[in-house]
Amino acid sequence: MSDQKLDVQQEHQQYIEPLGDWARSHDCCTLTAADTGAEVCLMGWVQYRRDHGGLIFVDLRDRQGLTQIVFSPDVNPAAHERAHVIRSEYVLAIRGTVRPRPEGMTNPGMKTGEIEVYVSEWKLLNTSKTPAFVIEDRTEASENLRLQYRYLDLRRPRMANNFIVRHKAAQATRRYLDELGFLEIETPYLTKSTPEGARDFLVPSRLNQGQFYALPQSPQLFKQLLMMSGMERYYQIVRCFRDEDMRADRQLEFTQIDIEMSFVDEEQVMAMAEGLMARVFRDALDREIATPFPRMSYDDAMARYGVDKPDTRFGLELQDVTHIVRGSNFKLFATAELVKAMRVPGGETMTRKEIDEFTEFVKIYGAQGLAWIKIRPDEWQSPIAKFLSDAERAGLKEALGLETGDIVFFQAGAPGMVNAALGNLRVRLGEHLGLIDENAFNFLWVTDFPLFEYDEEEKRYVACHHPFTSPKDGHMDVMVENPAAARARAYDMVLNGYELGGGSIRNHTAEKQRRMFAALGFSPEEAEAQFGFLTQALEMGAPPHGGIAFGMDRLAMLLTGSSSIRDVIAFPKTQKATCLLTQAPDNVSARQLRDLGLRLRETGKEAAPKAPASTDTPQG
RNA sequence: GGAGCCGUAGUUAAGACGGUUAUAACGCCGGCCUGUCACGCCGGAGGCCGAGGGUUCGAGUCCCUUCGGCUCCGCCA
Repeated sequence: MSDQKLDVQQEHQQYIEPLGDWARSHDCCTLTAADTGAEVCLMGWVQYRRDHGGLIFVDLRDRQGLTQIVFSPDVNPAAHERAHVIRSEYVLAIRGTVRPRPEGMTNPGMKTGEIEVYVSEWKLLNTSKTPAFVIEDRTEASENLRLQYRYLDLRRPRMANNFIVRHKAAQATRRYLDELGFLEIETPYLTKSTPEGARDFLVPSRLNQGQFYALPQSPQLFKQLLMMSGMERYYQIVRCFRDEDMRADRQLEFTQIDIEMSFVDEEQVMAMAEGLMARVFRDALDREIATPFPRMSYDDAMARYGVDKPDTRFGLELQDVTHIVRGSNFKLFATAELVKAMRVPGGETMTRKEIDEFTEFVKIYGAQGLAWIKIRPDEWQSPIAKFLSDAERAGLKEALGLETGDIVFFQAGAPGMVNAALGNLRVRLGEHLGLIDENAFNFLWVTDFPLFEYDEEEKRYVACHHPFTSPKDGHMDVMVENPAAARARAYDMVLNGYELGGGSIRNHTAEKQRRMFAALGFSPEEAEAQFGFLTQALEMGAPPHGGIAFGMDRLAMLLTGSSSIRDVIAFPKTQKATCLLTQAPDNVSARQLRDLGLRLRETGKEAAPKAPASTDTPQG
């Protein structure tokens, strides 16, 4: 019964002792045979207890690792006797002697496996209820439980290591940028809501009732203002906030390495960024990264990979075959705006079931279906083979370099859908077929981004990067005549298919910036009201400047091989934007609302305080 | 706003064809054990089958609703 368990743990509380003047001499991962004979003091948590009645072995865990400690009646009978109460996750302080393990008793699987510490005296610093799940890497508790008992989850070595690596990456960043003369400067969290971009988090103002601050989506405007302030080189490892739906690699609040430089062009920013990555990978993972990184234009990326953040760890490139099938008897191909193909070498052995799965997969992106051709020695096996003329077959074979044993997938329709469907199918196939080297870090710059993209909802062009990005030389005029063709002085750093960072050279004259606002459909009055402080600053000696920002969480995720940024954020939120540990967000008192001049709209469901998830849920 | 997967002892899962008392492993509790290391052996406790409603003589199982976790589309300058 759970009552029994509770009783045991409660009964053991009488043995808890204060720390007194004890101090740790080592952590639980450093002792070796070279320390034989040393008197040491260790403190940590009980990972495993192996009570033999006579001898008691305990694996003591701290942030760094494990050390086996031994309670023996031969060393201190009283200390040994007391040790029978020890349970999982109890917190111990021990003093003892380092001894080499007896012949044949070493544990090569353990960093400290050649030694053990014989306990001469020990203190129980705290007891522990039986944890909701065992603290170890190999048993995965559900994410639900892990988030509810996050402090237990973070004790797992894998998680602890994630934060060690993340810390090293952050420290490497600070060292590198400091050496290059960057100043770490803080910017406001309570700031002004601006149009464009993500949904803002708003904070009501008590002293200015009816008005709101916005939490920054990024410190973009402030870092540019710091350039206008003559700071020349700025950086900040800074929290950003965007009230949008979450994904495995997106949280409401996330951390950017935010950087801005004066008197530079793209080349200097990119070289600085490559050096930063090289330093981070060296200091955090002891890995050397080759620089400079390869580059690819946005148009090339979309043409060859269907996405603007290609994973270049494997092939399976896309090809435009529209011109080959233009006159086809297959009506869909003949009339589609874009027809693209992806050749999968050796894919002829795919089963109908697999193909059906991929067909379902591309429907997510709006595809109606998925055409395919298996290249067999004797024939082309395909639902669409009968529509293809000899000339079309020859054209496809030549263009795609088809060989016996291949399968080719086709997607036809609107370019956005075709690229999304095939581009994402490509990644899925890369995983499915095991084409991805999990050990590789493939960096890539994507350049020459469009300045604008058309927003179907708003029926107007919006900035692809952000409204402060400078058009490429000569594109100021293109911008007006043909907005879709204008290109920006923007660049994204891509790593293994993730957008790791992005930046641009900014407009540094007020005139250019005003033309940009006009192109985005702002009236001069609107531009003045929203961004007047910026254009005014640009009129007072703004230097040429540009910068970049990296997703710190994504960087840490990739450095640690994690599959979600939640594994590198200490206290993340769920997909429904709640914190299972603290139960945030929660209702507030009528008094708090009154102070802010706010009244809640009637919603039908009464705002009652949330019940705790269970009696075990920590409160206060 | 939408699609998919998942909720069963503390945990991870099995049970799905509607039919005795809902299984297993690990964990937990008690006992034995001086060389274990995910110790071993013996014994034991532990369940609102996420919640609510319905169909039925009978629901973990079928139907409806709802809550929660995850993945994805839309969204994310």
